[in-house]
Amino acid sequence: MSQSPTEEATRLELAVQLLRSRQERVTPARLAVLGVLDETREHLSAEEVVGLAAGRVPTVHRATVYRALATLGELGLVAHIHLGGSSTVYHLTVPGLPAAADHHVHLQCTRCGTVLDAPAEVMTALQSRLEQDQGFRLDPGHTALLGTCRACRSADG
Amino acid sequence: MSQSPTEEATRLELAVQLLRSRQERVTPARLAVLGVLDETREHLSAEEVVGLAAGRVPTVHRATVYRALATLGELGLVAHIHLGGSSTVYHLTVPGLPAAADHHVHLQCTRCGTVLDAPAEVMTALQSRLEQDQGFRLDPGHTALLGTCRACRSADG
DNA sequence: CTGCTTGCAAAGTGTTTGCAGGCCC
DNA sequence: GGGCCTGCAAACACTTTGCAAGCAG
Repeated sequence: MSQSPTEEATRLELAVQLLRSRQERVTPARLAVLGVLDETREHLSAEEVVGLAAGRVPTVHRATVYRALATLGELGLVAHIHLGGSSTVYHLTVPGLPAAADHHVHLQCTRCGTVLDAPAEVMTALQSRLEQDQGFRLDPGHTALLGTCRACRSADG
Repeated sequence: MSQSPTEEATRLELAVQLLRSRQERVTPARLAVLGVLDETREHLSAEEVVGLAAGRVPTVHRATVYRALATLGELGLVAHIHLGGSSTVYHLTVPGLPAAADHHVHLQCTRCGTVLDAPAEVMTALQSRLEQDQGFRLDPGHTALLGTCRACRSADG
């Protein structure tokens, strides 16, 4: 999974550094949330983060996790993606790196719910087009694109 | 707005025809929902439909509207769009016409919430690319694209 | 110490479901 | 009439908020 273990170990520390530099408090709850997100390659729903964070800090409360996710989001440490319907999933962002580099676009099948990944670059043409035409700066990874996956297409026609 | 008033008047009737042809019952509640959507160029949230439908049929219940929207959706008379966050908006679809023809893509600003329209064709390249590469059939109008609008960009930097 | 963060519980949204009665066909 | 559709109320999932106590800095 990881090519340099050191880098892995540093992600959390980087986050903590950034918290301190912004005069934000480093609390067990926030560390738990960051730790949970750091250990997953997946994108987790708020409720999943609640569950996993509880595994680390049993006293951590649902509301606290939501507040932590909001705060960390404002600080740019955590980002979220809107999937179809009302589900939102969260993931860690690496402050140093350009967002586009490690981001991919999410494709969600409206029939089976599966989420596929597509390289971020499939959106670049659209992105510049929208920016030129309407002055709209598209955030490519912020929403999942909806449609039908191959499996469901062949199953249904 | 409309080139032939007759066509306008017929939209509802077309919907009713289709309901009957599918052996679906034509009830006051369903007519109210269809009528509300027919009279608006806007896309309405379920709750807005509830409010407006109540203006026509005061006894209509919230749950009934949700059920009607679901049923009409399955029949292809109504479509919905996922905006950012958890909001979903509904609109009438014209059974006869190719969906792409009168559909546009929605761009929602994550700062001010405004929804802009873009021509459907901005998505065509992406659409065929995804279909070729991953076998994923993109439904271009089903999700709003998120980003920052011109006004908010200049306000914020 | 100071006051940002937390835990708790309760309220808020937006949507869904079980059931008995009502109305479309 | 038969059975789908409706109204009602309650349940539901997810998220937010007010408040007092707790802990980071």
